[in-house]
Amino acid sequence: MADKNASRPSNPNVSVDCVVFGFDDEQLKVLLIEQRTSGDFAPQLALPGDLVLQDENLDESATRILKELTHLEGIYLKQFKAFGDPDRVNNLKDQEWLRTVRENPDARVITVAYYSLVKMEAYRPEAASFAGKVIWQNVSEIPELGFDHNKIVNEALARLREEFEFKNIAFELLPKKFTLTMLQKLHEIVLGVQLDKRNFRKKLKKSDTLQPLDEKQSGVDHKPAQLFKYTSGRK
Amino acid sequence: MADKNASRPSNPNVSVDCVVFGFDDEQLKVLLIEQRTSGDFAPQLALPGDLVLQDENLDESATRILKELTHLEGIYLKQFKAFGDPDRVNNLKDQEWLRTVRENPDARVITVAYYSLVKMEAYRPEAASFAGKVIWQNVSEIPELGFDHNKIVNEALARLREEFEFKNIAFELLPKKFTLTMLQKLHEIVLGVQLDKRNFRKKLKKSDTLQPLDEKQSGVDHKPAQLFKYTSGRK
DNA sequence: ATGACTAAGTGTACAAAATACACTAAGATT
DNA sequence: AATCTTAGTGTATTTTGTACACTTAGTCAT
Repeated sequence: MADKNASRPSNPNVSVDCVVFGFDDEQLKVLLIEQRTSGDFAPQLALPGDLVLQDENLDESATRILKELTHLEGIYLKQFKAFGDPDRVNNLKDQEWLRTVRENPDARVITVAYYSLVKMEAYRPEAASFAGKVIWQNVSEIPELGFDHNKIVNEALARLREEFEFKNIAFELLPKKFTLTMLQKLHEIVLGVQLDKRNFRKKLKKSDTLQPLDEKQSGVDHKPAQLFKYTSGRK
Repeated sequence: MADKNASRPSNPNVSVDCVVFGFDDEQLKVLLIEQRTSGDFAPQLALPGDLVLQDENLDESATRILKELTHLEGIYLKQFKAFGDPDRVNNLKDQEWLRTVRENPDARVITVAYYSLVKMEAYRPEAASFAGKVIWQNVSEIPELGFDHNKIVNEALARLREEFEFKNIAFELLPKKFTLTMLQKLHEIVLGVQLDKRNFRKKLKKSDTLQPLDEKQSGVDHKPAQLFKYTSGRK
């Protein structure tokens, strides 16, 4: 039957998966959810993702799904790649999981992947009732994930780094208010290098993308830093 | 009925569309095909694209479809974005065309877009029997295309320019052998600027991405230029 | 064969950007 | 008042980018 259909157009399931990177002044993490099948399989970890609905566009879908699964909202998600290997769902556990939650478990699943970057403290995810739990996993210690999600995470990470190296600025991917030290730390974490404080700031000044706020850092036991926001421009 | 399905998972058609840019030492063009419906509509232009088959991955699909529609082969196609607005097929002519050639004309169509850049002389497209004809259209004079293909072309062009500006090198998107002047011309066409010959070459030298061949340009009525290829590395 | 034509190929001086580097300032805590 | 902690700032050097003009190798016409 697979053979008979091989040269026919597919009517695949289409899903979105979200790679949400979080940083906490120390490490870069990824948001994962625990999947429990109705069968006997041990729970496994995977990216938050689900099928696209009939009347929503892809961006809306990503936003909705992330919210439904983790209660995270107000996060800018950037589409970065579609993954569509015919056998990207290729083990029993994954198939069982699809059977548990999806309509056409036998059709292939093409997924459109999004990534984002958030400050962990500002976004405390909670698992949806049906989604096991939600965890922040260190990017350097990611276990085997369901589907092809390890591949998706790796490509997202590569894209994130490119974004930082070339555009040189974290742009949409940050909370509203931040200090320059936080911003620098973030670049260091993402790029995996040490940066010079003065040079980093010099570059920021010229790039003209930051605006100082009338507000200072609070709750620290030392000289409070100036808070900044991005100058509007991008969506 | 659309309402009833609004919050159901969609089983969309999934297609790929190819934005093939061509350059001819003068202008940047895009490869378009003419679509004829079985109805009374005038033919319209669109990107070469079609539905993904059951057992092929997205890259394979793009390669196959481009070949089927235009007989172009051996071209590196780079996936750059999925387009999935629910109403991206939103006029009668497009719907009629889908009805003519597709299985599930009423389902939405999510498309995965690819782009490429080729030297026009090296690739002479011929229309498939069922595909009206194939034309190279100047990018500065693109008429209204079917579906959301104008949007797709614009985003592809933006991506192409980014690629040239940041990576600074045309990489996979070129024929095997070329002269430095050709390469420079290409950069000038894509970026829409004039470049200095000596500076351009100096940069190339440092970037270390080119290898001189044992071969010189032929068929010109002046001093023949050295031919180069890219040093392997990328796929 | 000579001269004229055409694009190839090459170097240097100047400007701009990136890097390396260390001390003073402001607030909090005792 | 003294101490602790992170914020905040400038200059000298190196690297990279830019502006600019002449000589060379081949073809074509006489």
